[in-house]
Amino acid sequence: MPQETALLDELAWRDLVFQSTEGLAAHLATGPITAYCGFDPTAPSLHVGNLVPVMALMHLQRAGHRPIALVGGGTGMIGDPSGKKSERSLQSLDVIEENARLIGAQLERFLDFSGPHAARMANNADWLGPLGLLDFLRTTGKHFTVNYMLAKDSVKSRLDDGISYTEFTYMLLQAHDYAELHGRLGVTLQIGGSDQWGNMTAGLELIRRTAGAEAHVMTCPLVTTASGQKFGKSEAGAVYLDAARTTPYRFYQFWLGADDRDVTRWLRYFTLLTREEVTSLDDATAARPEQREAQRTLAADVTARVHGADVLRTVEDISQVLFGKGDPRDLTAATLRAMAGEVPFAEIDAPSGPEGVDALDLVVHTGLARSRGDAKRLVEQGGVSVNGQKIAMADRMVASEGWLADRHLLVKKGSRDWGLVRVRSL
RNA sequence: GGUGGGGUACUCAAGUGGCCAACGAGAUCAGACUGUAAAUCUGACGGAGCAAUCCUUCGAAGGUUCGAAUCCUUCCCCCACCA
Repeated sequence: MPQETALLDELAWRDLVFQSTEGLAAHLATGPITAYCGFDPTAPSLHVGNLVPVMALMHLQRAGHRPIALVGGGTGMIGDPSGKKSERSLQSLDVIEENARLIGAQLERFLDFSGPHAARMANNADWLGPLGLLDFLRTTGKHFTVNYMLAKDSVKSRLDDGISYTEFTYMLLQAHDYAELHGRLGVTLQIGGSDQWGNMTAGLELIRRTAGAEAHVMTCPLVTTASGQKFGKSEAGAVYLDAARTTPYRFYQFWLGADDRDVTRWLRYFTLLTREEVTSLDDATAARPEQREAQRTLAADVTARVHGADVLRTVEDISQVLFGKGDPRDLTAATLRAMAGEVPFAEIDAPSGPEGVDALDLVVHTGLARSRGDAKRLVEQGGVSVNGQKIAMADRMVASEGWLADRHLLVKKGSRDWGLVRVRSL
């Protein structure tokens, strides 16, 4: 099988292609091409949903093409209406700049910046910033009719509720980006999420008109979950790549908790495992679902890529301790201290002795409950354990002889939320 | 500018003087069952509180009333049609 067909075949098998322009296969066959994908700095961190097009770039690079990760320092100042039901408020320039820096650093971890098909980073603030309005209107703007722009979904769907001139213009900026990258770096393929199709094809239009050249676009599907929830949301909110926003432990647990029905798709989306490996994990899920081998592999693979092998080892160990069969009283002080960085941790003051500490305080201080009233409801419903023992309202004081090594207490809310408390001597 | 409709808790959505912290649904959380899965059933679900009870909310501000999400006044915002 020729290599370029192999790439598309691989992407198709992974379900990474939602839509693409005709003739993409033939174009890939012309030799190494340069492809880009843009990410607007709307948040200080990428989240797991952003990973899909990133993986597509990785596959492209592995197949011998050159990927460019573009940070939208300029477009982020405008706001993409695609997929948005209402106008967004503008973010301040320093926030955008800081976000762009953080997101750029995250993207760099996925691509290889050395060798013959080295990846590169770009920021559209570099050319959109100095671009003058009159210049823009005479060059890019002149190539688009309002009629064409109104026909785009991103605009059409907002005609009732309203869309500002600013957001209306967004697609032209993205088109401008593509044309700019086409001219500067010979980019001939843009990758993006499926909601980007309209903006991306506007770029094709511009390149055709200004350079008379052929270019392509490809969109990735929106990741869905079998149970209809929004992908990438956990109880605690979005799952971010930034360890300060989503601890590596939570990140790992997010993948480990994948629905059986989702796990095979997610393995194909988010790992580089081969077909044979994925098939064998599918078999494992069918034969021994309770072992969760596919989920374990998925979680380990993605966590290692995002947070590194050492961090993966730590969170695997912690998961083993928390969900294994072991008795919490056997945990060493060192293990507990390592855990403190990954699960919600608090230090409280309490006297040693028979009266001990109030389980309600443990739940509140670790943030597992909002207030004592909330904590009480949880305890009444049987949702709280301390050091492996279920707690009742009437019997909720934990005397100091029941504490774990080095004055720690391990709190569990529900079936999988943990917190750790260390008592300071009073 | 005119006319009509509308703004209720995380979301959708009832409620048109007291029985309203506000029907119902979804989301969320907990329990049972399980496999750290799903489905199902049960419970919780404005805030503070071990409880009594207190505090804040129905676009905003005033007012009427013993009492207002519900009535009146002004203002703000959204939608539809007309100009």
